[in-house]
Amino acid sequence: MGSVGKGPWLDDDEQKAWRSYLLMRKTLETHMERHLQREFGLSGSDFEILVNLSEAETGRMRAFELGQATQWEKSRMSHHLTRMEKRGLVRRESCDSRYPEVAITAEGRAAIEACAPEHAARIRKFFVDVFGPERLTALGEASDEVVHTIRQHESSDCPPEVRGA
Amino acid sequence: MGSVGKGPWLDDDEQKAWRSYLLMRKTLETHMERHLQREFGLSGSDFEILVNLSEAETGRMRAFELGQATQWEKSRMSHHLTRMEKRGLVRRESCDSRYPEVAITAEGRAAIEACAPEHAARIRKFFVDVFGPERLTALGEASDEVVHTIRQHESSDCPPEVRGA
DNA sequence: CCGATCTGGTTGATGTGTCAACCGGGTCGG
DNA sequence: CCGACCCGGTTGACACATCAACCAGATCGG
Repeated sequence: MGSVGKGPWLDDDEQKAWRSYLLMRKTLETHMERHLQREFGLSGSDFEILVNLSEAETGRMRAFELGQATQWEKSRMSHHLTRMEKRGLVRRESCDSRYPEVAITAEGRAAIEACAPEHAARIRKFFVDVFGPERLTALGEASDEVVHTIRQHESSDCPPEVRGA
Repeated sequence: MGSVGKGPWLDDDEQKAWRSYLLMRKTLETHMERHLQREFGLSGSDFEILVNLSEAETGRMRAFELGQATQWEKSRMSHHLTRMEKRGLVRRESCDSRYPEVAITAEGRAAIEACAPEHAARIRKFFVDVFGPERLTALGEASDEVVHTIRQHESSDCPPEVRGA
């Protein structure tokens, strides 16, 4: 309807861009996830964990670090590590009593090394190359700004908690 | 490692942009979804369905049309409509024998009208305004291209199916 | 020393998504 | 007319994510 700041509404162009973005997001995610699953039996979540572990010098990290890296809820992490452990991709090791570390297994490393090249090739083909360098850079920057804006917003009325008293 | 087209690998800039995108995607989605859920008791999925129904002239659509609009799997649609029906947001109506239509209820319409303005305002604040008009347009275009590229790829080796016999 | 609170982590219940199998009516080739 | 299959839709089993509750060690005020 109106144009500038008046109502909250998006004008047609804005709406169109937003919906295009939503569609890309879904299409890309579905495509990538299905590829990983069908060809290699890994979910996107599995992949995310394995990437992080395999990039660590030691092949082991605390669950907490993984949480920071992936931005997952701690309970999601715990549940998923349990499932991955059951499948032999990962191992929980209680090194210093509490705070167990999680280590990638040989099997886990084999799995990710098997799928990483094809996965990267797909990112290139369907995302990097389609955007091209300029738009890709612009997107990266804008993405960082969006994340920053949201974090700023959330830290400004969430952490105080209900300190209304 | 290598740079141009050789291996499938992404160079540092590309990797950085990709990861920024992934982080934005997750941050934005989480933020929007939580807002809807906490303030209005609607999931992102609920919202998507209700938007589509409320935009239809008649307030009713075939499940199939909803599927096209949302790009959901048919089983997901069926399950979710069942859940929404149970909550009174939506109603399945068998008009002409088979192929029942789904209609938005008064309650459903009230729900979406209640949350739409704030939802739109958030999209504006955290996405549209942060990108700004030029980058937003560029993203919209690139998104369409990505979707097109993926669809092209999928229609070129999927529909034939296992017609090997 | 004792309790309060914080923090990293686990657990169980529940809601949601996905896959594969199935159903019922059309349509088409024989 | 009959079977094959195509298609929109449903179902059930299972994988997964989220939430709230809980646990154990640490830290700190009294």
